[in-house]
Amino acid sequence: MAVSDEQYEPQALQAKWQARWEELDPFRASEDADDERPRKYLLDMFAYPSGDLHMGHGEVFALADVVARYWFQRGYNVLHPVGWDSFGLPAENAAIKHNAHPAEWTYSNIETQAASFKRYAISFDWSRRLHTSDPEYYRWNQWLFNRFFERGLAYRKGGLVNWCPKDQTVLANEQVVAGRCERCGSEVVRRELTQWYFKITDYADRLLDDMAQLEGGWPDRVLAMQRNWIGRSEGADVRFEIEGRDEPVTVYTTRPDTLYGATFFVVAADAPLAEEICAPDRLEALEAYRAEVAKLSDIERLSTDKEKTGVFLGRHAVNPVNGERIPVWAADYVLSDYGHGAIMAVPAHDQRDLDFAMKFGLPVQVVVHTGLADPGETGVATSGEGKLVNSGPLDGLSKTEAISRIIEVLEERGTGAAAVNYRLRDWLLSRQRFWGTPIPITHCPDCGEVPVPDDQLPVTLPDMRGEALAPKGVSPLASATDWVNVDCPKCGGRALRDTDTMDTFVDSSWYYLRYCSPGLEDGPFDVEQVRRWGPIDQYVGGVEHAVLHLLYSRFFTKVLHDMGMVDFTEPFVRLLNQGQVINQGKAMSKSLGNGVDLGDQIEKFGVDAVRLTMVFAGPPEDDIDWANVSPAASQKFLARAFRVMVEAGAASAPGTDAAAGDLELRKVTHRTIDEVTRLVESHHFNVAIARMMELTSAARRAIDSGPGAADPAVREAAEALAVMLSLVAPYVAEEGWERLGHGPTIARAGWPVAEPALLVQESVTCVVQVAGKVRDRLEVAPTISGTELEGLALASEKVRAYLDGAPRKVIVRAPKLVNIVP
RNA sequence: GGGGUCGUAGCCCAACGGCAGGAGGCACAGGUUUUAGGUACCUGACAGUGUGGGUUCGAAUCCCACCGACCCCA
Repeated sequence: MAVSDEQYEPQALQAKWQARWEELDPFRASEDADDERPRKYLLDMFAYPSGDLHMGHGEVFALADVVARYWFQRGYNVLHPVGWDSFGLPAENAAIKHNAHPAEWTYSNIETQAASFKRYAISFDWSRRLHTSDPEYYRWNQWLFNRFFERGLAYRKGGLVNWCPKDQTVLANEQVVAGRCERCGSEVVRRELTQWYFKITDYADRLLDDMAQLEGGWPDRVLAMQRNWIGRSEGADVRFEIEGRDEPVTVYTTRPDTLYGATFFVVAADAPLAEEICAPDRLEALEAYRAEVAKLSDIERLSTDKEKTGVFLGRHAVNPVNGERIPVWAADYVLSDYGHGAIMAVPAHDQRDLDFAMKFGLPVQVVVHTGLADPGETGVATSGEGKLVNSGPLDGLSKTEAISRIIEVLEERGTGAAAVNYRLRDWLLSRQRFWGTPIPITHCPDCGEVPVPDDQLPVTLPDMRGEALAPKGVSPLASATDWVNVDCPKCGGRALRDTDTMDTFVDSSWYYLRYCSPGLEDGPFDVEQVRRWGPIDQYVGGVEHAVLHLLYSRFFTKVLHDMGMVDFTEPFVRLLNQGQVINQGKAMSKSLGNGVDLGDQIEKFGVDAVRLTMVFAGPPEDDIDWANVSPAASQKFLARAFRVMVEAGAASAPGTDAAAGDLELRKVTHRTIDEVTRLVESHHFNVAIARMMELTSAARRAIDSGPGAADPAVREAAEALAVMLSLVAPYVAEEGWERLGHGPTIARAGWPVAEPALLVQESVTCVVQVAGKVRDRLEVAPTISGTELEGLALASEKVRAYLDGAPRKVIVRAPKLVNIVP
């Protein structure tokens, strides 16, 4: 046994090679238009600088790096940039706590993470590094805001908004998860405020339709989530006259076919419409009810289990098709921002309406005959298909027929029309916090909202620190008097700056474009460079952004497309969502005390072993339970592979003719290359590593009990192994590559190519089944004909034992299988 | 309630509709080396694919129902 004296010492290799790589800088993307190499743009969702890198980062970046390094090896001109999503609340909170400036915390964390990324050996092009909190970056947020403003896509309006009481700022709908702040978990309350919005709803249909481009490239569940979030539904707007009120009220319904079954009318209690409609003698009751509703959290209001509440408004609405008078109620189960904030209630066929009707003794009128028991008696609404009944001209029609018929009727009479409704709301982008991009608007008493002219951008943040940043319900910027008071860019008169900052999701909506020309001073990005690099070939990041960043970024891309600045309409061709790193079945958390520190793991096992563990643990989209994986085992494997490389390197010289080597090992090597290539491209990284393990074992056997370390096939195997392994374990691969007699860097060694002749097997095992059960195995040539194989199978003694005479049918799948049906 | 993803050895996981003599790994047991432990090398045992139907010559794989887990929307 030729065990090497060489020990695998990961820390020593890291120290040695990190310094060398820094000099070699092998991962620079070439901007050269004459560079003929095909391009790949690979991107990992950039990091938020909250302290050092954690286990989650360790996973995403290790996975994305496999893909990036693979394309480098394949000789592509690869763009794999790095940056930081460096605006945001935690910096501000830290600044308040330590009486510091948010930039101090932010940039110090960025330096820590940058050093960790370098140690972690991610193949970044460091020359393109960006930080969204740099004025050179956020200036272009403001420039883009101005473009959106010009196009009517950025606007200010008053209305009920989501307010996080802990963070003291408003939130976008997407940032409210089940009634709680997506960031801090506090229960969100509703407040009436005037805020800035991006008109993402104008793009609802395109956001939906363009998903066709993403089918196959994005995980289905993310597409489903976005579809759900946009929530397009088709139905009708129906106008109801309200007795004692001049203006009719329009409701949106997805079930206009059930219009004859509307037995009451409900207005969202918190909508202004409620008091407009309310009869004078019922106002007091409405106010009392509203006070009660205000006490409830959104979580309570949204609960389906909650008993229905409401108050009669003393008015009646008139059903436009049958003239029936139906009472108007206010209730909290109708949301003020769904449709028009009012609904027609059809208790027979909608469970919520039925619950309400039962509670308040309102009539239930069945209009769809489903064959199920009367909802008025069972308390179970029937929402299924059936023939219409009690519905005048609709009687006997199916649901679909009735919907088109009733829409015709409504349109003829001018009391309604077909309508489309979306769940998607406009993107609320203003925030009452400091550490973000100032909104470049000046409020002038005479001119109104005046954008800061492009040539005066950026509007930089004033120098504020510590206590001055404490949340107080309005933006801290409001107290920076010198900063706030400015001359109106239009009339020169006294005016005030807008004091809100932008949602940090604005920063991340277009950062991928900035990477194409990160230093550009006369625009957000170089249109020509983006045309060459874009769109992103492979994006890697967490599924938590399914309806946040990913939706916003798609929206921005479409707007920029309409502005003629990008020639594609979808930013991310393929998306990979990695799972979470958990521990003992649970998310890591301080309170559970089950946290695992990435730095500690690297100290113990080395970068390569940690990266290998992340990639080998299972399919990339599955969670990794750190309690179920073994970085120690990864380290052992790397040591095994290292010894093979060292021993092969010591026994033969580079350039040896592999053709003279051991054929069996050569076949294993080439089969492995072939499979690993396919497995990496299809993102089956864990299986690719299993194949590398097999190759390592085969090489080991060849050295110990086969042709020996000096055999050219051993060198061939070791070299292929080094390059394939370099995607995951760059340090050990680089050292092995050097021991094999090659100069640095292995990162550009070139991907091995499988020789087709060595993939051909001399014989294959053909399974012979009788009635689906394996009864014999035959060694046959891979090129055997179907007829010949059938003859061999039928001639088999083992097979004949199961046959009484002529088979009914023989299925032949040469050369691997014959199935005989007796 | 609606939609989605997923159930394979003690555990993590493989398997174009075609051999589960499981690919790989962890843990376990044994052997060789070793003063011993560890390392290294070799060997072994362990499941029949959540349940029930269907399609098919053939189903872990496709379809339906149910059970269970997770995610999204109500």
